[in-house]
Amino acid sequence: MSNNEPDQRRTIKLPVKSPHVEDFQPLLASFAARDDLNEVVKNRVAKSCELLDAGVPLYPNQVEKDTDISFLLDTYAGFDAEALAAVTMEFALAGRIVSLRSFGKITFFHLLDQSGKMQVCAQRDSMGPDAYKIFKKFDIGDIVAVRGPLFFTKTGELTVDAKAITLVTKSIRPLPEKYHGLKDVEIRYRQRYVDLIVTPRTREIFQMRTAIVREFRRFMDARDFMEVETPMMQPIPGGATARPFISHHNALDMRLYMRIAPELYLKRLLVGGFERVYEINRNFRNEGIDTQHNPEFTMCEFYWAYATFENLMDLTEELFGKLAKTVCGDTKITYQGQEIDLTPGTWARMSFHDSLEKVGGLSPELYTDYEATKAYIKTKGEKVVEGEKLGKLQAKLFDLEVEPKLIQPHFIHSYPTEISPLSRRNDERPEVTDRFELFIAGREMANAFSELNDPVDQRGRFEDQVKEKEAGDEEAHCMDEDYLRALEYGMPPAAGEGIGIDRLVMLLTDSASIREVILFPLLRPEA
RNA sequence: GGGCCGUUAACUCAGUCGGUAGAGUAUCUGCCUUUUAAGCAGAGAGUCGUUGGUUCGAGCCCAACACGGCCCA
Repeated sequence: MSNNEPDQRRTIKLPVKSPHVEDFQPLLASFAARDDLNEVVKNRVAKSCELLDAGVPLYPNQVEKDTDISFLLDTYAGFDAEALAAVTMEFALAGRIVSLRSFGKITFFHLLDQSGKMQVCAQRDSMGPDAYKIFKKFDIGDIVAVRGPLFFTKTGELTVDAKAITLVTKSIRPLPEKYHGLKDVEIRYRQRYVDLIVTPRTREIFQMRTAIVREFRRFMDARDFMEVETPMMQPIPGGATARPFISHHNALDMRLYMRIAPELYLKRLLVGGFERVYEINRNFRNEGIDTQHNPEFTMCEFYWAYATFENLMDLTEELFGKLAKTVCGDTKITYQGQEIDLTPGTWARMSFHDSLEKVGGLSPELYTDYEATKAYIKTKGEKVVEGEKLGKLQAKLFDLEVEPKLIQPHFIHSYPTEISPLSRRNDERPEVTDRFELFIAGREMANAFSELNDPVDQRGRFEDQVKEKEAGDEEAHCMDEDYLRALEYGMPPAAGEGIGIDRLVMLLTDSASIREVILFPLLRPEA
């Protein structure tokens, strides 16, 4: 009990005399401890004290709110002045003050609620001098409730003539600058709440994201797909080639992995007799972070019994067309300055080998020759791991020379069997699978295939993967005996697909970075 | 993992050749009842990311580190 620092008990002074100053000392001390205490904060706390002195609660519970701003704008903005004057009824709205223009006895401000932004006019003679005096202590950032009738200002803006303004929530921290807004992307991601307040485009992107997911569900539901939830913590991570996050269950003293894909569980449901299932949920992959990868990301995977990968191509075109139409209003969209036509029925379909040749400009003599392919990849600065099979090298060739060029929608199908351990072999050409990946804007948007339901073939593929894992490929699949047991009971022929929701949202919102479409992207801890 | 760029007031940004830290917004004071990036007059506000180094003297030059961005792997 020594070394008490006397400075910590020192009172932080405020530009106000009030018995409430004492109440705010812990708050002020926490600001000071974070080196965050500035003049604006002190002024706002001082105003808080003055409001309390006047008997105004800072965080009241009951709020009168009977309408949304968008409703008022949609309904009345088109009225002429005479018609509006006949609307004498008062409306009660609530939201955040996002701008203030004061002229002394009259003040204009904009109120932001979830639905939109609207001007309010606070006049001393309309509210009464006492209420107006209290109102003058409110700041940009405060949440208030407003009641009053509507009118048009001289410039024709639909405005609420406030009869009463009630403080709902006092804001202690200042918002970013009104004109330039919040530009610092680090703060935008770390303090997304601030970004959402001050950046209309951010609000719009996440509203669009919600609309996309909602429409996606509607689309699947309308086709009798059943939404299910399967484990996100799995004893054996499977269904994709990726490194997992590792966790531990204490009571069972058991290692668990955050799932890298739901695939193997969803296919167990096909065995169980559910013929059309889908899941929209998070996957976790322990990999690097860049403009297209976040460690946790959202996928929709769906499985359709008695269908083939060709049915999925049609379904996918229809789905994307529908989503673009719903969210962007058109099946032709612009992504990062490029026109992209998502109109169903127009998408290119090309085999993997053809794409190497026709899009990548690579000769079959090259990409079917192991040494030549390896040498080519090395000249491009890509690493080649010893013992990698030709299929894997071809996939690297594809990534280098083909993928970036696939701007318009392309289904690339017939992937090498070696790199498709869960896909059904093609009946005529067993060295390739009935699989496609969808590329738009130079990026993989979906991965789909007719499912491998032969337990003997699947066991062999797993064994090959295990060999690769033992040879050092950390992304290779694990053996999953329970999954094989399920296949041994019999899984109907089926087609399954995974669509990356984040990338889809990026495409439809014209976002360059995945962090723009994830509310709270993973960042290193603040310094 | 590598390269390049950034980090200065709450926010957006200047900061010349190394010589006592600047603007706009926001805040505070005064005036102002139709503004909307309101206006006018005045005031206050800074650990120049961190730690070292060079120097008589560092926001600026050098090194390391932290966080972020872009590109490459």
